[in-house]
Amino acid sequence: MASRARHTGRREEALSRDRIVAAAVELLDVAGEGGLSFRALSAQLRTGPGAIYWHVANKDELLAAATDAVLAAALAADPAGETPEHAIRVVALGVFDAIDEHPWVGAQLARLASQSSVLQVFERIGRQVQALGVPAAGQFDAASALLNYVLGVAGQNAANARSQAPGTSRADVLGAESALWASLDPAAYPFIHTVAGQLRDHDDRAQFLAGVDLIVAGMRTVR
Amino acid sequence: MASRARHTGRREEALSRDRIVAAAVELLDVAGEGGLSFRALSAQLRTGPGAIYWHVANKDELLAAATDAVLAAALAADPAGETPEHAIRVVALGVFDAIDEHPWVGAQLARLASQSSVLQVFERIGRQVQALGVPAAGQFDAASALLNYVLGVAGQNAANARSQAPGTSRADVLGAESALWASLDPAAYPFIHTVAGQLRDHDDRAQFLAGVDLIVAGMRTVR
DNA sequence: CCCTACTTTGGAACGCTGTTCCAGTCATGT
DNA sequence: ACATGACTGGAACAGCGTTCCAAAGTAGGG
Repeated sequence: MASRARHTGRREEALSRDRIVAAAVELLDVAGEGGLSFRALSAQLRTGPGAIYWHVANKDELLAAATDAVLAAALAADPAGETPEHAIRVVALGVFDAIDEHPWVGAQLARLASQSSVLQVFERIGRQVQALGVPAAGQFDAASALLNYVLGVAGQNAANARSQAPGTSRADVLGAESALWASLDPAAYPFIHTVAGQLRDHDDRAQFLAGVDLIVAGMRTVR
Repeated sequence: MASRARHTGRREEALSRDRIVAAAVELLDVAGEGGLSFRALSAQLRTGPGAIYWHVANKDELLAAATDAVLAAALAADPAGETPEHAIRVVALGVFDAIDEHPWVGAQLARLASQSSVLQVFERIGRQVQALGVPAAGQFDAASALLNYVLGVAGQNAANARSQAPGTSRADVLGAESALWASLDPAAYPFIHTVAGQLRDHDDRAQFLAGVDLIVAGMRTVR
């Protein structure tokens, strides 16, 4: 009785799935995708690797849970007022910004289909596709197209974040890649040669939004 | 002189970067993404792990080379006649079919940006975006949007292939997922609930193409 | 109050990985 | 024929995900 009054759990800091997932998110944020290991995690939680397996089946499940935790928080707000175009932008930017803050989420989204939080995103997109007036027969394809675009950007953002060495700045990376594009043979790569300059100064978020708008514009042609 | 006449290389079957990459592709095709290890690879090449490192810097480079090899073969043909819309479909389907045949390529594309073969795809898309009449200021965004869509589908296809247990058929997987969607609360997931049926019978390739067409339709609105 | 049944812990151990190291082999230019 | 540099391949290292299991902790019944 006395012991029950002291704590709901069993110990001062009882292990729990939520605590493990939170620690995993923190570890991933600090140390990057490769920073999450059961040893590092158990060290941070001051326990052994074996204890974690009592609450989590394996690393894939842990990564999925961490991704869901971040994405669920990002999707918590659902204003949904305004036009369908605006609502689509809101949900897309919610995902984009979450990935921008936690690049490992992008990598995870690109490799794990049909995660529960992705379903949530798909649902939100789909509703707005309906609101846009896309005929029923084309709604599934249209919503899938937009979702795949978002997931594609997610994966590429994660890849860019990964390739960026800790010291280098975004401007350095972009400048180097832009210089590489500019140095390509204009005869073999005419297009890339012409857009090399735009690469240097472009804004990822604005470009992402431009892509969303482009796809939405495509949807409006089929309604 | 005589020995040079016998072989260009040094041994009956000299190790070379090309031979290593070819063996890696074969291993990935047979055993999947997780099947490629330096030990398995060296066993297949009848050598030791150390020898491989003389020709290849590390596993990332090997995977990149394997991906480039497959994609380069898929993009070898460049008819390019016809309309821009058609040319875009050809290159997009080329990537899609290559991934369909080698699912690990999809995973690789989703996680490694600015690989040389991806540049090739980007160039081809970009040229057709220009041919479509998209204004110069929007060409970079438009081509990036389409590329990101293609890469997004690539990643999801790879994820689906990965989650599919060796025994189960595509119909089983789709049926199970469709049933899951149908079982969701219609109040919380109205859209997903309505498209659950379409999921069961949809064709990945056709849906991919519908997405491409949707994005191209969007591009035509801005020219 | 203690004993028993059950949950939960955490450290050791297993098999695997990518990678490094290096003694030895081979083909060649002198 | 020999010396040199390219190339090989097996051993070894640190780290990984995962499993196992003896111990510790907690709760309920006699």
